[in-house]
Amino acid sequence: MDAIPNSLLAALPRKSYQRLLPGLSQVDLVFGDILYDAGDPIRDVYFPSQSLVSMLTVVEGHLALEVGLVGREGMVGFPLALGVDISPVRALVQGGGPALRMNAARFSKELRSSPHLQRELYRYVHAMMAQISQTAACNRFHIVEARLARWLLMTRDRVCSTEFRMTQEFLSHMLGVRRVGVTEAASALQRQNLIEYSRGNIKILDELGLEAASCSCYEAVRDMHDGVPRQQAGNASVPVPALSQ
Amino acid sequence: MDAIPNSLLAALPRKSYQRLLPGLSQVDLVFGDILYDAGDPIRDVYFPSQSLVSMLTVVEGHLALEVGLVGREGMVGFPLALGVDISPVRALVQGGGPALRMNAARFSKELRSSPHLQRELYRYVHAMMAQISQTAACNRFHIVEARLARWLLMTRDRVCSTEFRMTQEFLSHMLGVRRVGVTEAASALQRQNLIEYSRGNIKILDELGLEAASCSCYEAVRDMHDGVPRQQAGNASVPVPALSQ
DNA sequence: CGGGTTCCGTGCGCCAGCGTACAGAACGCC
DNA sequence: GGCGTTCTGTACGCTGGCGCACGGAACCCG
Repeated sequence: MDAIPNSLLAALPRKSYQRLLPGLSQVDLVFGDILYDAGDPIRDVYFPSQSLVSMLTVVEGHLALEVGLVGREGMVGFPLALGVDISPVRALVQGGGPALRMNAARFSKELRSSPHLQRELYRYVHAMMAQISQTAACNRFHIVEARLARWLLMTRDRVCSTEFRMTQEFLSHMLGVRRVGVTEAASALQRQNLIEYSRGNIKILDELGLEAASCSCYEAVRDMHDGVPRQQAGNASVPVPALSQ
Repeated sequence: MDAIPNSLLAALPRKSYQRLLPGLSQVDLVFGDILYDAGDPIRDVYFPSQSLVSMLTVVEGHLALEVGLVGREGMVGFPLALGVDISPVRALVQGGGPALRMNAARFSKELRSSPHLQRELYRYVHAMMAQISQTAACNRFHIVEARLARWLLMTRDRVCSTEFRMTQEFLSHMLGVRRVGVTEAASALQRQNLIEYSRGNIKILDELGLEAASCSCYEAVRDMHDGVPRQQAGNASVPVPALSQ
């Protein structure tokens, strides 16, 4: 096992990684499975390699809504890194495939004894917060077509492929809209020759075009995960907030 | 200084708190000030006591949108706790008043040497994530009237008062809607005798009624901060996700 | 007391997305 | 080849919120 298939793990020093290895087991996540629902205890953490997991907020009387997406760049179960063992969201396998799994208790133990792991995870948690914040605004302001485009691009980044299986029904749950809404948005994108799809097979034809059709939130979120701050400061002269007293 | 005015600090063991004290200075946050904007470095952290700070996601071409609210129960600048010193969101003083401030460098140092502080902060960060996730769904699914009601209640909880100053213009920025939208929602609530307002003075008349008018997100978020999981598990028999391999 | 400023209310046309219902198209399988 | 199932496309009335514009009301201040 030379090429470490998960970026979080890959970013660890070789020694820290070696120590984790015995606790990790290879599993195959199955499309549609719920790793845990909102309110459930987190029994295991997962480091996806070729798989994809959605974090969904469940609101009574409505469709679920995706607030975050975890792929090879992250970990499912990050509340554990914050000392919380109950998940506030649903974790749904959205693209089946291999992942590395570790028991929750063991993970907590390893975390305590590995500053490197802590460091990586905290940065990741921060990126997730930023992603969720951005998604919140995106859901509020942008039309379905742009959000769909963004979603397809984010998925592409995480599975490293321009083709994947995904019905419109399923997509509607991710975006929190009607299935028909997805149909309309998807046909619009197809008419522009940006994507192609049929019966659950989606293929991205024109990646740059799709980026143009997506909202700015896509780049914003991507840059976060790259560690690049969204709006960089060449200005050392940031205005100091006026504070009396 | 016997009564510690901030819950995060109050939850620390006496000794840990004593060690922080010399680094804390009392400041008065001024309504409308931006403590830092999206992309700015975090120079200081703030523990509000009677003040209130909004975290806003800024999306180009749109109004800002509030994703989180920090009052006496929390801290402004939590990315620092995760080892990130750039804020992904705007921090806007939304209710002027006293807060305790600490220099960023000093805070990071204190954090490293205080497991208790770490523990409290991580739990708080988790609660914030849950709050943001819930807000994301709320913004997507619920009508302005309910969201306004929720917002008033959350503010009440954080300033511990049923009366505060807040123009509709300002509220519209929090909720990410037109000012007129706020007018309509607010008059509706007033017609039901739940609130009373005039020229920036808002008074909650009927707290229970307002809770009824708000969406379920209010209770969901409140319970998170109380540390009570939203959907409790008397069920030890949580279905184990089916994992092949 | 008169004039500017801030804050709130109303009206109107417009549109994205909703809920619902139904029809066609592609596939799997016996 | 025929049948059920799954997936996708179209249609229609409805509504919450938008953008804009203007009128009025309360307050401040010289």
